[in-house]
Amino acid sequence: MSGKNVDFGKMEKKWQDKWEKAGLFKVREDPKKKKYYVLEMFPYPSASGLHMGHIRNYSMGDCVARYKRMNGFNVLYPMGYDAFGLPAENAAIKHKTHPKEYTESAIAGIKKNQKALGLSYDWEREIATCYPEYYKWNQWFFLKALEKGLAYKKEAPVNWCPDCETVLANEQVENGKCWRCENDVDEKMIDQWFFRTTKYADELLRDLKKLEGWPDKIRTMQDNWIGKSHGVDIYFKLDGTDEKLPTFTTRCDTIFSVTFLAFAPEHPMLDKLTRGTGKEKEVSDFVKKAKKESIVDRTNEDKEKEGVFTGRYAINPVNGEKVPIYVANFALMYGSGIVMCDAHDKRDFRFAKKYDIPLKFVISKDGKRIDPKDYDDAFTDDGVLFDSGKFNGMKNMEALPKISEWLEKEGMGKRVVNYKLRDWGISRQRYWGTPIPVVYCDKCGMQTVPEKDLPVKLPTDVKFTGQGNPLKTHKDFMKAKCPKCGGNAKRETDTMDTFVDSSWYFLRYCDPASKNMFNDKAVKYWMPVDQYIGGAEHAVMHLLYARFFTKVLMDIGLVKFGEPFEKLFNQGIVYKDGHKMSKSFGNVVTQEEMSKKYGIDTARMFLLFVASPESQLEWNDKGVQGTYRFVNRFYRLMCDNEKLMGSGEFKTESTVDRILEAKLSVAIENVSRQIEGFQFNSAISTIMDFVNYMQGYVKSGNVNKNLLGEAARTIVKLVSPFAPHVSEELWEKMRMEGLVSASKWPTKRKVDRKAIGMEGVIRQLQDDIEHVIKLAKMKPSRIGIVIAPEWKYAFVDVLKKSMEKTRNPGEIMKSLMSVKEIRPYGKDVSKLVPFMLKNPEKIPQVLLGSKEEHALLSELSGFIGEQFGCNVSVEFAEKSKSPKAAQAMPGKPGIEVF
RNA sequence: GCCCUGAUGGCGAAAUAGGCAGACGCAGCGGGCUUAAACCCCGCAUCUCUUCGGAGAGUACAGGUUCGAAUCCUGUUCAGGGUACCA
Repeated sequence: MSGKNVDFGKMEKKWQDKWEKAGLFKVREDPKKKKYYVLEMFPYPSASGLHMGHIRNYSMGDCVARYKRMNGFNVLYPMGYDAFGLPAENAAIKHKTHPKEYTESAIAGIKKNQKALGLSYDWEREIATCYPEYYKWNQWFFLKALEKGLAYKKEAPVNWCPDCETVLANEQVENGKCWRCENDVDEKMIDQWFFRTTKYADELLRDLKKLEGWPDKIRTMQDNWIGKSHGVDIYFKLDGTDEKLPTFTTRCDTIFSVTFLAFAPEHPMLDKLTRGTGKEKEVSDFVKKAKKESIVDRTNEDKEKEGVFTGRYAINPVNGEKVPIYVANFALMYGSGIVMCDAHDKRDFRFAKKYDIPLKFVISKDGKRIDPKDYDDAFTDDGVLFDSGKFNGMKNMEALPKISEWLEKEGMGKRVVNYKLRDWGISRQRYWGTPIPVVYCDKCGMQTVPEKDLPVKLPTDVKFTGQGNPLKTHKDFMKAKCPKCGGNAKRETDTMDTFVDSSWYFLRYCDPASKNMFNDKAVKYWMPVDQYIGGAEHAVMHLLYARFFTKVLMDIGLVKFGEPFEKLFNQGIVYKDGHKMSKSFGNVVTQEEMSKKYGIDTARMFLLFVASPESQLEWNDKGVQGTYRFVNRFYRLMCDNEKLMGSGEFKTESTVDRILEAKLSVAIENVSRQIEGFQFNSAISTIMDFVNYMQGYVKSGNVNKNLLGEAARTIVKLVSPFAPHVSEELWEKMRMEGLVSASKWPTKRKVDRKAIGMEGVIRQLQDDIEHVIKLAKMKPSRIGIVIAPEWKYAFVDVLKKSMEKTRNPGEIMKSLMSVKEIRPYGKDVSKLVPFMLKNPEKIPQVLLGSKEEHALLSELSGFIGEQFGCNVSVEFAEKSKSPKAAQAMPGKPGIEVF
């Protein structure tokens, strides 16, 4: 076999053209065919093009799409671009280009790469979110949401850089400083648009249970993100007034131990609270400082907790105790924004120690009184209550529901359900996004843009100074007519979060030219997405927003399903040198590099082979060699090999043929199952293993041409979802009609398990013979093999027979123990029987020391002899006359060489 | 901090459902082919000890459940993702 590597570049273009000419991947709704919608998360078009992470993602989707297509499904497999967003705007400022130009050239670059990958997309369905035909429907949806009360405006904080006079994204703030000018970033409250996701909190939570095709971890993360908790708003009274201070807690069992309250720095009541206490300045200074810290820092258990006394007190309703009110950095605007604090929480405890606030316990292990003075840290275990009025002596977790009931009955509080989930702020004070379709009239106030005037187009002739939102200085854009009075109005300059774009794009693919948001008929046929594939970094936000959109659309009556993605797969991230592969780390391995060196099939196959799809992948340049070698070897083995061209009906007669056929059946079964289960790495291992075996079989000389032909055609089909170009080339070389991509996936067939067992026996025997030859230090002229019955054989034999009669382990044990070979192994047998009963398929088909083995080896003696170039005789005997063979170890045949 | 995930040879990893740990590859070693090298082909390969028959240990660490644990449970350490304006 020649060692020359194949030029894959040529065949890639050739087959991509043929696929396109045949229109193989274009799809239409066909009610007669079963549909399958496979979708990869669409990429953000970045100028750095595609790297190995993308290729990994698309190789998976393409593999599934091709597999399903070959299995007779009508497969929708589209591609598009998430084209709005911050990086395009940053690039525009930095390189003095326009975000549109940047984005379009990035899309062109990526598309070129994707085409070169040979992905089986229906390119006629391509979309990009930055065009009015697409974003018009973001605006339309916004108006619908507004109509339904699902969109609203409220004040919310943004990061404000006073020097750049610009709102900064969280990403652009580094340690409280602006990334560009490195000046301090302020928090500024401005009016912003929100979607009322909280209205769907319960539904989003409830339907998670239905998403059985989603990884558990994603469901758990979403569950926690929504964060439903049952608790009580306890009405502390502001001392000296009748004002109620609702403090939300899930731990009302500790109500009797409260010694202070903590307000969130963001709490709207703070100004009023401190007025006239002389603490105004101290508090407002602290609030300013606290707001600058990130939430992560503020809630970090190990970081120093800080706060100041507000000068006011509150009255605990259960015991009338007067407790001081603090403002503290660890209190967040979650629930009511007021936290009741006690010695049973670590943060509270440490805070109190620091500021000399008294503490008391109400829970101990056994209900005996304990004192915080004797403790260095909070007591957070469950236990028994004391000093808690009528609840003394109860276990705290049992008392909890009773206390909340009591609080509500006495009017001291109200049981409430709380969610961590917040409404979705969609306003961005930026240019490169969907304009929010409202205007502000001096007379009539805020007015929505009428549906007929949509889309509100994003102007392209804008100037980027790096300061502020360029829309604000665009006179023509700003000038608008009030739809109500016809007078002058100003346009809203906020644009939408790009997550709005990606929340419904999967509907648009069903008919990208639709005159509506989407085509009902097409959506009815294709949706929901059967298999969604994308990075785990989108576990919560994108996936939750897309679910929210779907639910809103269902409530409006536009779709008939509540969940967009039937099955979800989260692939792991590709790393290199300890970082995520990305341009900013300078560790990108590009597609061009790979395909130039190895060809695109190798690149695709390697990315699927090298790690399990869900685990993160540490890039290593060396590993790809192995896959490259395999693709070459595979190609050469199949190519122009007359032995593999048998096209007639095959008959398997000899044992070696039986084994090859059985291995082929196993390969079909395994590869199919592994693709369905997203175990692409194992599927490729299976293929490699089989090809290795096949190569050995071809070399052994004595081949069954028709069987080999069948095996070759089958394995080319199995390889085609992974390495489509090479497979097409081989399909043609094998003189097969049509395209392998359009062929039918091999059908599963019954596996000859016994033949599989034989293979193991043969391999073991060959090893053993080699060992003996080595020991004997001679070239044998004859090999004698002696098989002695062994207890395990007897065990299986008797077990099989008695299992036909009974399933009772006791009875089976009895018949086993009556056999003298088995009796000494009673302990092992008693363990094995229940296992074998539970897993009958695991009972060995061929066991060393069995009559089957004897028969098999007799049959194969010629074949084995050929391997060693001498005669082989096989004998089955209780005790061999040959002294050497008599020494045979249990479970191993005795071998003699002459 | 909180939520989620992961940790298996020199390396990437595999192991349906708790049942022979290390399949399939990389790097390495030995041999063949070759004037030579590359390519290719055939072997060997978890570690430690060994009288070369084999014996013992072993899936991040410490425990537990089980006849049996990489797999289930508890705790610890380390690493990664998300944390609401990166997408």
